[in-house]
Amino acid sequence: MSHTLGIRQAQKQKTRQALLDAALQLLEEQSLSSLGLREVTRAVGVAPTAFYRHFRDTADLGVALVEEALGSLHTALTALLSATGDSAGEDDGEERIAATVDLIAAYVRTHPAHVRFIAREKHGGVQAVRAAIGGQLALFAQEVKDQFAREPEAAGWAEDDLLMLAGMYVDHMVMTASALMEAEGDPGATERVAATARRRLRLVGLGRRHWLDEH
Amino acid sequence: MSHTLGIRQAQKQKTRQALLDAALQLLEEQSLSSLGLREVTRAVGVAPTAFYRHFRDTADLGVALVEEALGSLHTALTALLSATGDSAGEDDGEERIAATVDLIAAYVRTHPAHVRFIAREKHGGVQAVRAAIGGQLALFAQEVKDQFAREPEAAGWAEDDLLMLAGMYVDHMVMTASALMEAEGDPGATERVAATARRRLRLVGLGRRHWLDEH
DNA sequence: TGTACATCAGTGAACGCGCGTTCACTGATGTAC
DNA sequence: TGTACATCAGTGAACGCGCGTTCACTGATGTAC
Repeated sequence: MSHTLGIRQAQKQKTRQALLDAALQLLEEQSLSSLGLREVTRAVGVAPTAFYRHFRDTADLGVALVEEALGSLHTALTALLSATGDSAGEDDGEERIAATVDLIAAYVRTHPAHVRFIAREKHGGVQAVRAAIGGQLALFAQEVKDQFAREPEAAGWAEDDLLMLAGMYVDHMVMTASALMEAEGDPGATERVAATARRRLRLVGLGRRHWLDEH
Repeated sequence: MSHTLGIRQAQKQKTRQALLDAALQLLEEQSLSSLGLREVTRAVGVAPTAFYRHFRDTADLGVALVEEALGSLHTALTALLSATGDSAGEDDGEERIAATVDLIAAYVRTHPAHVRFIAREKHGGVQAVRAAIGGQLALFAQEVKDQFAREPEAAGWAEDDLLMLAGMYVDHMVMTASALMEAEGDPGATERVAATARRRLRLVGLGRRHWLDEH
């Protein structure tokens, strides 16, 4: 606890976070491209002009939301990858499959609005936000690829093919998160989505194991 | 040419189509939830109030766009499935893989704005439109499953697993279409996306062929 | 510690503008005879 | 074929409203001495 950040800075951060939280909630039933600056400040209880002390416009706020949403997921993903790496007991990857789906399910349970935001704005109407999400996901794919490359099953694989595989995993994770978020609150639907997600991972794992058979 | 539809009806249809076309173009750089009725009528050159003769609101227009976009794709997909079914020369499915990616590429080339619209609004801020897209895609998955069920490779497969596989194909098609649309105009990027899409299909095909090995 | 000045997060009034929706209308097309 | 009436796609004025942005401001916090 060396530097305590100052009352002014602390208050500013608090307002900024309140704007982000309010925006995320308002985005549950609309897209960023229709989110109004006045809506957000009204929800927080500050004057509309206060918005400009924190963000240039709503697109700028959207980019900040991308960092918030994918930053925490990034941490969890890195932990998962190293935890279920080569040290894991070999079950044909069944252990990693379960752990992956559980990680996604836990993330969706704790951050449903962030998941909705990412799914919605990945192809949304605001260029800067699309770019931010695409960049983060490409980074994820790169890290998954790097982890795969370190594992014995990757022997003989071309770089390109490993990146293709990693991309499938990342896309699958995003799709699963989005499907789980839509199933939120219905335990039956949630379990069905999780089961399908695991089967898809199993199928991809099978393809992975036989990839080199015929090249 | 039995009933010629009448001048009044024909003119009404023409205006309606002009509204759909203008909306689709305006949606290239925004989401449906921020599309204004006046924007659309201004682009067409009719009075704002004319809009109400055709649609209740912009969400209603969005649902009509879903039908337009996925209707034509549906026709093409049905043709593809039966054409590359059991009659095809067995290449490990390589022929069907190439045909599928070519079909998607052709659709994206001729309907880029429709592809963007579907990708954007699949998780967009307008509930009725999300529901319409989800319903159509579930229908696609069902038809792909039915075709798979008719093929010899499906012997021994559970219904659930076939639907899971069909869902992967449909999701893969949508993702590929979206990626190809983003690569539009760059032949190098387009070919790279297509190549990756084919490799993913190959991987899934391998998984499919070995699915029953261990159950 | 106390004082004098600087900084700056948040305020509140004001602006011009485009929005969605209503309403009574017009005039070309359709229909009945 | 011609006439008289009905239909209805598109019009244009009007409305109240919330938007994003500007500007000079206030007063609590920070800083220098």
